[in-house]
Order: sequence, then C-alpha cells, then structure tokens
Amino acid sequence: MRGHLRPMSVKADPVTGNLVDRMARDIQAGVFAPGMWLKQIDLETRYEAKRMEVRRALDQLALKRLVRHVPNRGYHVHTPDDRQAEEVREVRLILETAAASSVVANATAADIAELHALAQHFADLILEGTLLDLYEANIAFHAKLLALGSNRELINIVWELRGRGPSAPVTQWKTRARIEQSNREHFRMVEAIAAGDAGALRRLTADHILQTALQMEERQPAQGDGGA
Amino acid sequence: MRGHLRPMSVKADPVTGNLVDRMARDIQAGVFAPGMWLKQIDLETRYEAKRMEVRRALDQLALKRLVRHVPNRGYHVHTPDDRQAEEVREVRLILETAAASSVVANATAADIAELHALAQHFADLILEGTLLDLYEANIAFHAKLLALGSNRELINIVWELRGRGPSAPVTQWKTRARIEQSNREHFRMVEAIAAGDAGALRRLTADHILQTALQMEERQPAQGDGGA
DNA sequence: GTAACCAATTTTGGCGCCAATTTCTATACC
DNA sequence: GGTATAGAAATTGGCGCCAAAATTGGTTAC
Repeated sequence: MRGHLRPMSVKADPVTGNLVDRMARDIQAGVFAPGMWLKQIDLETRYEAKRMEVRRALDQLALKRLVRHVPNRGYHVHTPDDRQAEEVREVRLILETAAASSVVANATAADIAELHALAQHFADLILEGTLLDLYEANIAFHAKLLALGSNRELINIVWELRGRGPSAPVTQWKTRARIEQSNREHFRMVEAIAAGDAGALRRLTADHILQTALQMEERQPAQGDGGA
Repeated sequence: MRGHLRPMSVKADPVTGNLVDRMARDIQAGVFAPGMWLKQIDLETRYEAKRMEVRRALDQLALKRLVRHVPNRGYHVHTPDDRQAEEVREVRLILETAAASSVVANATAADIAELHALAQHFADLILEGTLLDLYEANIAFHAKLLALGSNRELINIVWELRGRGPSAPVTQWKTRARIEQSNREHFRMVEAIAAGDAGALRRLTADHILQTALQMEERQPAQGDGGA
C-alpha cells in the first residue's frame, strides 16, 4: 500500500490551492474589510472560479482562521480581537527569536546580499511606491529572512501566523515615521546576520514585532465585530 | 431584531467538524496505517457519513498535514519523515517550554489537584489498561496541563503540532520502562507546578519531549535552534 | 516464463439542480 | 407613526448523477 512512487509531476491541487492563496492575499491586503460577508456569487465572478472551488477555498480559509463560517449565513472575514492579536504576536515573538540563531548560522554571503537587496528595495519604495508595494516588499524581505531558518515546520507556522494577525497595509504603517523605523530595523537585521550576531538579531526581531504592537495601541479602538 | 431570537447554539460545523476530529483521532491512534490510502467509499461506510462530508473532511485533514492528496489518486495518510518529526518536536519544545511560566502562574489549587488525578489515572492504567487507554490518559493529562497556559493561540498550535508527529500509541511507548519514565515525569511536572517553580517545569517539559525523540531511534539531537 | 497490452471495474471529482434558510420588501394592523 | 406579519427574492448548502482517470485482471505476443 505504501510505496509506488511514480515519476509523476507533483501538482498539489493547483486550482483550489491557488484560489486559497489568492483569497488569503486579498484578505491580508485589505481588499475585503474585516467583518465583511463574503458572498459566494461575488467570489465566483471575482476570481472566475466555479462555485465548488469557492466553497472549498472558503472552508480552507475557515480552518486557517482567516474567515469564519456561520452555518446558514455564510462566511465573513475574521476580525481578530485585541487579545488574539496580542497572543499571535507573542507566539511569533517566541518562534522568530528562537529561529534567529539558525538563521544566522545558515546565512551565506549570497543570502546576505539578497537580503540587503530586499531591504534596499523596501527603502526605495518608501519614496516612490504605494503602500501596497511597501507591504509586498516587506513581505518579501521577511520571507527571505525566515527561509534561512533550518526548521521548516517553524517557518510554516510563523508564516501562517503572520497571515493571521491584522496586517493590512494601511493598518500596519500609519505614519511615515513607522515605515522608516521598520526600514532601519531591516538594515540592522541584515547587519546582525552579516556579523554573525544571533543575539542582536534576536533583539532586533523582538523589537520589530513589538513595534507593530505599539502601533496598534496608538490607534483608537474602533469597529466592533464587524457586520452591521 | 424580529420576533424572538432563537437559542442559536454556537454550532461550528458540528457535522464536518466532528468527522474531522474523529478521523484525526483514528489516524493518530493508528487505525489507519501511515501511507495507507483512504478510499472515500470505505470512509463513507465506516463513519456513516455522506460522500461530501468525507471529501470535506479529507480536505481539512490535508490542510492539517495529516493526510496527503494526490490529484487523481486520492488521499493517503501522511508519513512524517524523520526530519519533519524532529522539526515538529523542536517547535513543540520551544513553545511548550515558553508556556511553562504562564502555566505555573495560572494554576489554581483545583487545577493542580485535577492534574494530579489525571497523572494518577495514567499511573493506574499502566497495570490494568491497554496501550490505547494509556495513550488517551496521556492526552488528557497533557491537554489539561496545556490548557493552563494563558495564550490560547499557543495552545492551539501546540495541540495541532502534537497531532502532526508520529504519536501512535504503539510507536510512542515501546517499552514499559519508557511508560514508567513518562509517568514519573508527569508527577514531577505536577510537583513543579505546585511548587510554583517555572524553571523546573520548563526543564521537565523539555526532557519529556526529548525523551520521545530518543525512543524513536537513537539519534543525535539536532542543533538547538536557540532557546526561548 | 516474462512482459506488454487491452478491456473491465473501481474510484475520484466536477457540475448542476433544488430544498432549506435567511434577508429584504411591502402591506396591514394597532 | 411605528411595529408585527406575511410574502418574495436571494443565498447557502446538500445530494445525486455522470464523466475522466486509475487500478485491476486477463489475454496475447515474444
């Protein structure tokens, strides 16, 4: 029952999988507001997908906690409450700092150069890019950084966790000062890796995560559980 | 709103949700051997479920990495390789030790008593119970222990992670010596909590997780990814 | 005797239809 | 005038059917 690997191309559900990712990105990017009801018909047209693919994708997103399912009413974008957001941040802090030493250990000169380039790309977009560009550049930087860790499970979990918190571009950087703060920290992280200083990377990572926590506190608590 | 509001018991997909849990338990318990192909018709009859529920549950389990999906061939029980098992253990180590202090902080006298009772239940089953009974008693103990942590996200992740590793009862405790080792550690954990000694609980938790690593096969503990 | 090939059966997976439920709208009643 | 009620429209979600694909089993050629 177990063997029989055939040399067949491993296509891991390209259709549904892609749709889940696309929808997840759109939710993260703020295309769908938190609390918003996702009507299947709209999704069908927007993504040019069959009804069943939409349903499946919604189920997957519900399992990922990005949307919530209410039995005979449909699916709506999940609004993480403050407590949950804080808890997610805490877990991220634990895991990302724990990964720091292996990131430092695994980084080659080429990796460091690439990281620097990504940080620079982010820096360049501060002046010329849109907020969405910045958001994606930031994602790219952190993806590369995280990928240096040796523990793939840890990477997966952190990545999933990242998508769980309230990280819509607008929410994430309210002021230019915050953006530039993030930017500086990116470069410092690269320097820490280049210097082989795991401790410094740990501290910087912690600060970087906690910084977004502070941003949240600054903004006034609005909108309850969406809907309405 | 209109008329009178219904009790609206929070039923979070009771049908499918239950099926996912049941199948997950069966996979964990070793009812389905690793690598085994899960035919939809068999599952239909075994769980007395509709075809569509089975399909949905399989999708969810695939997302949880308990089964793998091969496009036109079906779903088979995922066999975690050694590397992945090691990585899962490492993440568990990071998170469970990180949770130790909040577990100690939150535990009331009643909690400690209940934990002791669960540990005792495990101890009793060493002589009189089956391996499956032991497995479930162990789960119950650790569930209660973990639930004392204040970070619910962390609890969820660890719980999901627990299901991911190779934890079939037979695999988990090969010898009676190992079982009794686990048993002793349970009581020591309770004592550590009762004494309010978070450091001790951390160490015991680490040992407890690493112990199962040793059981699998004598392998060098991979690089510590840094502590937390 | 082995290997390849073809037919038959089994299994997966997609699609559309329709029932159950909810939400919206208009009407009547207090 | 506001509210409850009934009917209509819209939406979700379940179910069965059928085609595509894979596995199995048997047969034939070498």
